[in-house]
Amino acid sequence: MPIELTPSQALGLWHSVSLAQVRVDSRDLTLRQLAILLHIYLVPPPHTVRGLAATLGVTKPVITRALDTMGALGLVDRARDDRDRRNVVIKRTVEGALYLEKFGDLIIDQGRKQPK
Amino acid sequence: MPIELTPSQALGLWHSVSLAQVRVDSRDLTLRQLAILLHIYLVPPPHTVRGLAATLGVTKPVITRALDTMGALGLVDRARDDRDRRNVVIKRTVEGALYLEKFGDLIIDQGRKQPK
DNA sequence: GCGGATCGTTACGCAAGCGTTTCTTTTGCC
DNA sequence: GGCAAAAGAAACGCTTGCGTAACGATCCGC
Repeated sequence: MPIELTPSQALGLWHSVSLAQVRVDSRDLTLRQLAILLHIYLVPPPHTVRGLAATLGVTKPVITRALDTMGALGLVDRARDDRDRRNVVIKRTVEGALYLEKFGDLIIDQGRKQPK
Repeated sequence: MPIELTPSQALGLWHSVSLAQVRVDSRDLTLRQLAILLHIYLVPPPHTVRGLAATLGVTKPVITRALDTMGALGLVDRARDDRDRRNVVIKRTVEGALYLEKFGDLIIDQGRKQPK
């Protein structure tokens, strides 16, 4: 069941969600960081630095830094892969799940409030 | 007609749009910048620095800098208010409208592609 | 076990954003 | 006219993110 949106609905939704998020959250993740976070939580694991870099079309240090930042915020965690110790597997956290749950609620709320 | 979304649809939509936007656009606006841009184009003018700052709950320099950045990208323009020359009115540009139009299309496309 | 390949991190110099504070210009009131 | 108030920009020091390049650790075929 796809989501059918008019142009005005699409941008209106993005507008109110961005606005609400800016007002509510001091953390101010970048678009890249948010994309990474969502990818980690919505796509089945395992996730690696290399895989994320390829998925986003960015370099590996970008992923490392984003994981540093979001790790410090408690939104994600890292652990060495025991089967191939060169790899790092990215792990979800309770706090990260909570963060995205709240964010999802915000989207749903703002969606309901969209006129037209 | 509000937009009714399930949690999985809401986050899924945000995920695919963020991902597509990161891959497509090198400009990488911050969430704040995007919120400002959308506000300028979706809410009836006039827009002032002070008004935007109050709307977003941020300080005035944040708005000034965002306008600097997006002005350099051609997404917005500034002009003195002739009726009160202390004010600056923020003006839309063709390129900015185009940018948001493409962004809206991207949201609609990704919405259609959402499963479930 | 050795050498090349792979993975993630770190180092470097640089650009951009932040909050606070300080102008500069303009207004409006006395 | 004179002066406090208001709007926006600029200055300051700091933090964070960027891309490129170099680096250690680990794997794997031989």
